[in-house]
Amino acid sequence: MPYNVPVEATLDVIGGKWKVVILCHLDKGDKRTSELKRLMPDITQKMLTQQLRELEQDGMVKRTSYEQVPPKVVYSLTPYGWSFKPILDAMCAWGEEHVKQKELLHL
Amino acid sequence: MPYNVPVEATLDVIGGKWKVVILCHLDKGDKRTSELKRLMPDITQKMLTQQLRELEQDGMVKRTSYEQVPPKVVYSLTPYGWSFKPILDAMCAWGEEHVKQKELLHL
DNA sequence: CAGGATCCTTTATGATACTG
DNA sequence: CAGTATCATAAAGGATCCTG
Repeated sequence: MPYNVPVEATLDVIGGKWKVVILCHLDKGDKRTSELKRLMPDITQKMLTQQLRELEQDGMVKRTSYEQVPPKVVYSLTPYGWSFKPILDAMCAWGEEHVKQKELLHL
Repeated sequence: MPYNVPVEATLDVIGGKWKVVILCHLDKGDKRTSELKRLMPDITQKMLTQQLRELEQDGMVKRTSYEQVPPKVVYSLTPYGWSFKPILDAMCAWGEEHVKQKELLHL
């Protein structure tokens, strides 16, 4: 079904509990699976893979597998993913402000 | 539980299928409940109210009720909600581009 | 007109065990 | 190390009926 407003297309891509967080980590540098796992202690292996696959399908993330044992897989942003970086930065900055506001209210 | 990254605070506020869409409509002008319903044909009454309540609790949206019969309720962005507008605009713009990209691929 | 309350279905996410 | 498969659960969303 078509979108009523274009922003819904954006939401489709970044919807999901972890996608934006993943993108935030990747925009600071490529990451191996295990690094992402360490950066996101609360994510399960399953969800990490799943969200990465969906980001890959949406052209945001590139998966590079090095054929070796033990396996090594590196995830990075695609140019298309990089086009989202201004929004990521804005969301991060806004989140920091939001946290500060909340802390003030609870004093 | 605390956030691992501040952007999670942002996600908490705009998470939910309709919140960003609602904010996008409100940033173009205050809206009555029935107007929002018309702008979002696929949302149910319950979800509309629910998402608005949560946005209200997060300080993003203000609800103004005019005591009259039949009832009239107007929703508007708070100053705090307005602080989110740059992100909304960016998300909208990115969504439009994303839709164009997809259309190109399907030709 | 706006929205509360209830019940129900669908998705999303999580826990766990297993594999090359 | 990275990932799949299965099962289970929680959370989100939807349908419907009712009210001032």
